[in-house]
Amino acid sequence: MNRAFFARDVVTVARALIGVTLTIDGVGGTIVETEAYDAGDPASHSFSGPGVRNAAMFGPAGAAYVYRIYGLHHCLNVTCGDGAAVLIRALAPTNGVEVMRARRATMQPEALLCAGPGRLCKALGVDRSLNGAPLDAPPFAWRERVAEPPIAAGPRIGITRAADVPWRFVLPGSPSLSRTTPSSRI
DNA sequence: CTATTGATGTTCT
DNA sequence: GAACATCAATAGA
Repeated sequence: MNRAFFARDVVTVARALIGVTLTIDGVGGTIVETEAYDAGDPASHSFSGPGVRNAAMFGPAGAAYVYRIYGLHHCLNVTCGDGAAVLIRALAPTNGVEVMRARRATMQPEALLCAGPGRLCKALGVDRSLNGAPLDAPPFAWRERVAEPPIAAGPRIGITRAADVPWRFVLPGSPSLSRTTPSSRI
């Protein structure tokens, strides 16, 4: 996984990441849920131009953009250049499951350890010390998918502006999605 | 199953 | 002050 992978259209990158395996210091799994945000998008942190928090979004493609949300949690994005980024919302744990379990306070079924952006950052040990870090170097490691998996699209979660734009991408039926109830599963 | 609420830091207006 | 790309616990149907 090189930097050119991330320097493409943000929706293309968001779809290309489904099925890819990401580990941080050897802990991680297969990405099953992403969301795309770009500079012309009212829901994006970059919509109002560069600021203190979103500086990484305006840097080169292929860097991490990590921010604190609701005062309690972190969210991990990959930058695609020009104010665009992909939010990594969920992955299916494959590596370092016991480490993740130890980091997460409450006991969870394995499939739910990284089922949501805040949970994922907690389980992988992501915080703002990784903000702006290059993705093609340790502690990040990637394993590309063998074949293109099925991908479903739907509206993004937890936003108020541009709430109808279908830029959330999932591996259909995965038990590790951030919304797993039958009524809200894509 | 759904709906609601409390916890809590940073950024922007 | 208000808003916020969330989570876990709780109560009710």
